[in-house]
Amino acid sequence: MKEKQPIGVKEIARKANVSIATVDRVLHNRPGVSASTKKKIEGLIKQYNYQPNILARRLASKKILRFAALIPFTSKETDYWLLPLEGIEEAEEMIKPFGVTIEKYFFDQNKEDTFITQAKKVIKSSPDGILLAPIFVKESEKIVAKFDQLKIPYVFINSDIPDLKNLAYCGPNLYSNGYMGAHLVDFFVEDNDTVLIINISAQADNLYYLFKKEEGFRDFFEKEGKKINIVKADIKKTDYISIKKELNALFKKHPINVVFVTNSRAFYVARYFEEAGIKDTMLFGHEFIEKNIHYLENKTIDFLICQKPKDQAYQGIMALYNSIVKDEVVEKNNYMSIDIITKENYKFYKN
Amino acid sequence: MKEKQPIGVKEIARKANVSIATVDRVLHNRPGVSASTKKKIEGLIKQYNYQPNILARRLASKKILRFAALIPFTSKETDYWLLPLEGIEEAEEMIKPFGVTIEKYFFDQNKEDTFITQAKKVIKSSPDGILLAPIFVKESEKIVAKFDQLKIPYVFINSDIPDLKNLAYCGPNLYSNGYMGAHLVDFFVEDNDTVLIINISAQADNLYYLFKKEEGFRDFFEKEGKKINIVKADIKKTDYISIKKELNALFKKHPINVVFVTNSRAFYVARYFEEAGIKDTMLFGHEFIEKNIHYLENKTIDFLICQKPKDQAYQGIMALYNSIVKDEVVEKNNYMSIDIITKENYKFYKN
DNA sequence: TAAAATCTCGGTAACGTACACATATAATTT
DNA sequence: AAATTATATGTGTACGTTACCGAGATTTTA
Repeated sequence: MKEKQPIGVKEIARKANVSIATVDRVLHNRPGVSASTKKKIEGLIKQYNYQPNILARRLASKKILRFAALIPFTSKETDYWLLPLEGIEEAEEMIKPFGVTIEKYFFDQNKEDTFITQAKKVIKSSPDGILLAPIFVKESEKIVAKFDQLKIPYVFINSDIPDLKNLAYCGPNLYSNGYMGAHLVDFFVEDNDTVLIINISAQADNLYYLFKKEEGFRDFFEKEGKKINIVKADIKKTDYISIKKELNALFKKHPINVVFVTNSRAFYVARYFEEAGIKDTMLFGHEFIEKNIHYLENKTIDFLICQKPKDQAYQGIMALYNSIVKDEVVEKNNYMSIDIITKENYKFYKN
Repeated sequence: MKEKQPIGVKEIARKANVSIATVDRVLHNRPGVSASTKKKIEGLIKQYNYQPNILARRLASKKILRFAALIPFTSKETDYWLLPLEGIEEAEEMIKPFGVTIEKYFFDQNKEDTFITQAKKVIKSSPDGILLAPIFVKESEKIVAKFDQLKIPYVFINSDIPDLKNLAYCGPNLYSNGYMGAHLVDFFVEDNDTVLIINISAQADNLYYLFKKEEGFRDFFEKEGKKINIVKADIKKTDYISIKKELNALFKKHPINVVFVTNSRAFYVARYFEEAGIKDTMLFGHEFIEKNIHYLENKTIDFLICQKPKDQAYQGIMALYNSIVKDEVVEKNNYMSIDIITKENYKFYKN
């Protein structure tokens, strides 16, 4: 098939013996076109595979699109959320020439009410599309119901709530993430070794997500029929002193060979390892953040499993863009790659 | 600082008491502007941080940009080059609305003369930018000299030739890649174990690149002071029968614990493992291609190291775009992330 | 010193689409 | 039948930039 040069509204109009305004009407299916001419024009559009020129389209429609992003702010505890923010800004840079702006709203990932407050601000600004991290399950469900009602498309990043009408989800498949982690751990354990799984999170909702990871982790060993001892600890006080106390107790009680931390807080455990002089226990963590990298470099942390936090946000914004601006159908579930980071490849890692 | 709404040529012109045509002249530093007004306008442009509207720019300049891509075609031996091709097409999709087209030229990665022939075609088409995989070092140097002369910007993917005037390189850092591979292998070997490194390539030039990987690999163990035996084999006949023969000899001669294949041909070794009933030897390979994945799935291959072949091409094209269309300064060396692929995470891997 | 050449610069028609407004025809009401 | 309303279609301008054409002003040439 010949790659004909793209055809425009003008040409379509000429072929249909109508004005470009009429063609424009059917393109945006606005009223005011008779059924017959509408059909004729639609036929032409199909036949010549008319592709609107996005350049001209965005240029002509002076209306600028506004997206809103609703994510946690970067806390002192972990700078994880810096990365999604970067992804948002990168995407913004990309689509700015198309007349899209992104307003950012931040909340405290340990306080539900800040989420609600900020979400209300988002609604008040009535954006054309929303990107959010539904950290708090119940609250998020309530908020997106409002989005549905206002017919504002929204995409989730970081964690998913199933069965909602979100345009897309860009983030990890938590179960697979845990399963993968187990596979990695499996290379280094023998029968009857002890693996300690640690969920460090102050937030009950957050724990819900971590449990999914844990489930994947456990299922691997179940399926493989390997007999290892899994010890599990949920640490809900996220300051170092508390964590240290718990770890002390755990290490006294169990002969631990491997520690698997389910979120970005592995650096706390690494610090403990250093202070306690623990050397032979392998440490697995998650997320490519500065504090973890530090311990990866000095070999206290052996592996980090990472899921492109930056890319999640980038792709989330692009999903909004592709759907709203380009009118494309977007994939609902965009699972990020599950990346294994070591001392040797972290320098090249792109979040 | 306030995010002022973007300012346009018209506004600049008004402020400078000149016409937009004059502003346009200094923007593209075309002749016909007096030194004084030129200076004045340049001042305004800086002061107001004028950012041209790419939409309008590309729309108004009816001239469409043409890029050329020069890569190997997908051979029966390995479908590796399908991935860069996909990356090119994805990038094309992205920048098509900006009036950019990409013509693809394919050559046989085992035949220098096909490279030359196709490169000449590229030159004849006088594109505005070129993406190429400089598989053949000498020939590539000759060709890009011609590009330099014609002032056509070009970027390398897949492998780099240092000290040339390429706009950018998007691809692996081969040395680090090997170093990383060694680190991964290191987790599974003990002192006095034997590691077999295999370079499978018919092409001398190609071998040159593989040697860099090998160098990184060896350096890791040297630096770590671990005493393992490294056996090396360069296999230049790339059909299975020949490879099998060589492997037979190697396995008879050495007590091999780990096999490390330096390029995408690990599936050949995997096939040999299956046929020879070898189970306890670990197998490391490179590249996320179908044939390798097959053996990854059935656990004959343990790890694949991968460097985003698709993304290399995507980013390569985008580098051309950013430089030529957006007039941005682009990073010269874009090293891809070094990804570790296992049976559990390959399903989520994005090339 | 007139004519020619050059050097600055302004005016303006595109590019493909969106949309407000105008117009023409048909259907309905008074 | 005239007036009103609804329906169908066309006209024209704008979006921000490019690039061509040509007008004055200035300098060079004969």
